[in-house]
Amino acid sequence: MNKYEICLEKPAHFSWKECLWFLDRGYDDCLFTIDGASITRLFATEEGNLLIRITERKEKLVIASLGAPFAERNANHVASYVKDWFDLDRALDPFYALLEADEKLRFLRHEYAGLRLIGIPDLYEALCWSIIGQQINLPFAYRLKRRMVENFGAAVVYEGHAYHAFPSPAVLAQVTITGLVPLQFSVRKAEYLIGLAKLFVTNRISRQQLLAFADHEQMVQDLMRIRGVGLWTANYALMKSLKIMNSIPYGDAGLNKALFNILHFPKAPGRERVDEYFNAYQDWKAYLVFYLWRTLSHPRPVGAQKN
DNA sequence: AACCAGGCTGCGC
DNA sequence: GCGCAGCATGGT
Repeated sequence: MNKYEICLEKPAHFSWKECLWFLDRGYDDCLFTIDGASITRLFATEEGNLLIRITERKEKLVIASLGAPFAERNANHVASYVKDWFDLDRALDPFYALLEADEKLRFLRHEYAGLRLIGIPDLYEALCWSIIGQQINLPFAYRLKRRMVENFGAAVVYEGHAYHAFPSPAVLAQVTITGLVPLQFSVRKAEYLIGLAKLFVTNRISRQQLLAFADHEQMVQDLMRIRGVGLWTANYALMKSLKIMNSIPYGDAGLNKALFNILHFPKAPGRERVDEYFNAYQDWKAYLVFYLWRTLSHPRPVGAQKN
């Protein structure tokens, strides 16, 4: 049977529109293309490149292969990736109940109803991205990522448009500092990224190994042994990749800004101050962070350029 | 034109 | 254990 499509059931409290809006909120992400109500991205699999397009069809999300039909193994991989990416398997009711009880944040539930915690399912990619984004503004971070991806990742051209996949640790482990510096990475960041790739190549870090830890605090400690990974990065990766619901990227500039805007926190609140508020959101802390980030993006002015 | 960006390391105390 | 310079460059 030739299978060109995979169908996933949409869960309750899910809005494709909200999720796409977040992904298309004004930054130049090189790993997918959004066109109206569909999103297209490339997977580099062991059997070769796989270009897929996800659209909404009634109560389902449809993942279509734009090349050959899905091999069974690819179908499974892509389906679980997409579920993970858009956090489809989570029932949001408890989170919405918590928001409803919070007078100051209740609006999040209504403004962004159906928004899911958009993830970065690949742990390696998530860690790279968080290292790239350290201490620089997001437009520049996306540019650095694009340069890395275009230089070292797989690419295919489909209907005149190029699609890219994030390079594997094996490829990046071979890159040298002098290979990254011309792309405007700092020497320090280049060291972090190459070192990280080597840790993945030698299997010193893996999602499975992290999940074996009993609690979130131990995962953070384990990740922080990696050079270039501090408290912020560890929590960011746990939140975006492993969907550890109690992870909070303490000190995050965006989180701080949102807490200042909405709750009138100090501009740089300490960890204790943040914990104090987030305490009520046990098991949904990462979701709250994500929804707070969402408040920082606003609709693009009509006619604004988008690349 | 400073000052901050979805921070971290390494050093000095 | 705590504070601080340095990192590289773009936005505002």
